[in-house]
Amino acid sequence: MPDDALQTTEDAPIKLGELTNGLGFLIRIAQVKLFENFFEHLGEYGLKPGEFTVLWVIGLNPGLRQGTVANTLHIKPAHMTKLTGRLVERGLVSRATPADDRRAVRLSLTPEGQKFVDSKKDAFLNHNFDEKEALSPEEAEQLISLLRKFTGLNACP
Amino acid sequence: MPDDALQTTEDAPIKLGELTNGLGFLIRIAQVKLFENFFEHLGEYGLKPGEFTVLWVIGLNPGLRQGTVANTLHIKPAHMTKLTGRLVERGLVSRATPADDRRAVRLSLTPEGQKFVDSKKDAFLNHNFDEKEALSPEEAEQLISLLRKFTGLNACP
DNA sequence: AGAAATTAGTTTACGCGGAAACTAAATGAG
DNA sequence: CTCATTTAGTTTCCGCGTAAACTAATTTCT
Repeated sequence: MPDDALQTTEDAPIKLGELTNGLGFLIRIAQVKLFENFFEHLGEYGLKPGEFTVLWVIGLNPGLRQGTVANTLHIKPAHMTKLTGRLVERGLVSRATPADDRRAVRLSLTPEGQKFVDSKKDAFLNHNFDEKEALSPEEAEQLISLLRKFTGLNACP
Repeated sequence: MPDDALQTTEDAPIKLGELTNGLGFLIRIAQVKLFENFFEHLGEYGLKPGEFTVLWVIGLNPGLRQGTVANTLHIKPAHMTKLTGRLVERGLVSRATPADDRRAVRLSLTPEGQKFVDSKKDAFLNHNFDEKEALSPEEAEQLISLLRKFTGLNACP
């Protein structure tokens, strides 16, 4: 009999103490929840959150340099190389070496990439809203606002 | 000349669009910030956030089963085995196989482990407060409260 | 101009965390 | 009691993300 409530092991009331006030801990748990939700809803498209985000940013800033994307999204250069490679292989992104600085790599969406972003945009950007079950719309707005302040993402055009 | 402001690549104003409203994105950025801060302040002790958390929970619930810790902290069993192994190797945790169920593993802090938790407790649990530069104390409290609600961690003894 | 230093990105090697397969112990059906 | 099933952890294997070393292009210094 398949039981989806995996109440494994014992049931003693675990004490977490002040841990539940730890921002780091809470963020990690929230992260896990969002990750699960992402794959449940958007996993079918075969892209991971970071890949989708990169696609989105390239779409908004065509010809952006790879390193700039990496800095902006806090992705390490080494990882960025691989991530870009995956998107190129899927035919969603194209690389270009500009003549004025031949070390650089500039990224753009291919027509397919653009089409993909256009069609999946809403599912991607609004997928969080499904997730805020536990929060009222106002609370959700507040949470986002506080996080934006915490991360220093208020000064953005 | 060492320059700590790594304003690499170009300086065009990158558009992020609705991304800055994305809970998933914000959580990730916050995660990165907290991670950096953790290692900056607590890295010297040679423990990672998850390890410290496990130590803390075992300290509060001596003799807890390994699987219960894993479930509670959303750590996968396979990983839990390795993580516990590391803590045992460092002499902070001891494993015990109870007679009533010899498949289980029960965890406790060694005296050293207890001493470690006692002495580092404040640095660990309050290290977030250094981090809330951008937020007023009230905002920080609010953020934590909202996250606790979002993650469903209100019903905890 | 030519050597030294910086900068952009890639390659290599490695540790962490996870899925799947596996071992061992406890429970259940006949 | 014996065989099948379930449960607790472990082991194996793999991909992701990172640090460190490396290549190539650009800039700076003299």
